[in-house]
Amino acid sequence: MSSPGDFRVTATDGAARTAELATRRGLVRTPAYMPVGTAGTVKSLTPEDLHAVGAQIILGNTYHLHLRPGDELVAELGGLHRFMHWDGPILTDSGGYQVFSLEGLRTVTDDGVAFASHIDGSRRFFSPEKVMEIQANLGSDIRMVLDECVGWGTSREDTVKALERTTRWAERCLAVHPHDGALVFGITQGGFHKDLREQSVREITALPFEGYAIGGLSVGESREHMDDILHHTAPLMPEHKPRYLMGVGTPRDIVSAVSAGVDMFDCVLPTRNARNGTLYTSQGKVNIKRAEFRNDDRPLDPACSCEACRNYSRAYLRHLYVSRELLAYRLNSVHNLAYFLGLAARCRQAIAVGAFQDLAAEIMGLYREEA
RNA sequence: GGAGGGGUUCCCGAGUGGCCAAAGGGAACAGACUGUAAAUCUGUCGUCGAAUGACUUCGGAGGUUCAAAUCCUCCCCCCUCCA
Repeated sequence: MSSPGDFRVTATDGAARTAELATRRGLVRTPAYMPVGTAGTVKSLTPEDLHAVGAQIILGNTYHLHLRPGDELVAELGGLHRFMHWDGPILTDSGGYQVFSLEGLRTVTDDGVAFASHIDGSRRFFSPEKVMEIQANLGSDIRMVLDECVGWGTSREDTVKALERTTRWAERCLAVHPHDGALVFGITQGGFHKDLREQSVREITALPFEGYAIGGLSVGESREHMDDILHHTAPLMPEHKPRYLMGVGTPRDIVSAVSAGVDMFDCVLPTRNARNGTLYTSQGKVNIKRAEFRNDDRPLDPACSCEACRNYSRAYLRHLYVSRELLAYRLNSVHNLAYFLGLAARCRQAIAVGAFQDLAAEIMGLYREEA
């Protein structure tokens, strides 16, 4: 019997490990890729589609769901799971990323973040306590503390401020956590300074969270900078707790992170790129709108068994995309998620049999030309 | 037969003497996208050239002018109305 928060490592291969994280809605096998469903939907897909491609857990977003339709409404309607008809675990991000992505629309103070809604300009104040309340209303199973995510190029001075605020906010989030069976994860920051990353890990991991995240990566830096910080930071984090790299990444980023001992990932790349025509295959990235596929009768990826690859040709997928047919978004998303979820599954399998290095080499080779 | 309107670069369409290889949109071609303000954005888009640039284009043929997609003449084609 396991209780929520239990994290059981079942095999290791170098620093890479495969494990099971218990949530109140079931186990999450790691390494786990988590599809992003910001607004209470993984865009263009139904929960049945998500199950079909092997999703274990998905994300929702505090900022976006608070604005629309409103977390109180979601609570009234029975919580996010019932509202969107997803019965697996949901992890909600705190709005910390919107501090970065909506930089021009917010003001950060020690007390919290004041946003001007990107929808109607109305002012919304997100304190650490408010963010926890919203996530409780949503009923998510893993909740993220409010953090201050700063972009590449932020001064050391501002990075320190953000780091220290993030620690204080983490304490405040824990203080109001209702202990309703949901897990709470802390988030480390520190930008691109190793000593600051060390400081942040020290401060955040001193607090009793069920998991620890690396935030503030993939915010405009080069892949080398990201890898450098990632491989410096991940080993500093507790071995017996899940490590979550937020917002990352490309297939090679994921494999690189797994090799550093990271357990969980989320990224909009597979779903966004699906809607923009870039598909991930066993042969690398494919831009399905390219003219070369106009009369290509082969499946997108013969090595893939997703609905799109089982039933349709490249020519048809190209036609759907070029014609802006709605089915393109669903089929492309189904495929890309199948690829990312399949990659995570392959990582778990490879680690279990001690063959992770081979898989890592394969993926690195496949995407070697990417920045 | 009469009156009027019109033919512009792949398409639609602006342009009525020089700032025009010609606005804008579409199509086409290529690229980007990392805790989703994204079914979004960027670039190319007459030929040659790395580029300054050179050359060929605005229904056809002539003409006026230093200079014509723009003005004149004739011709071809399309549309509307009248008989």
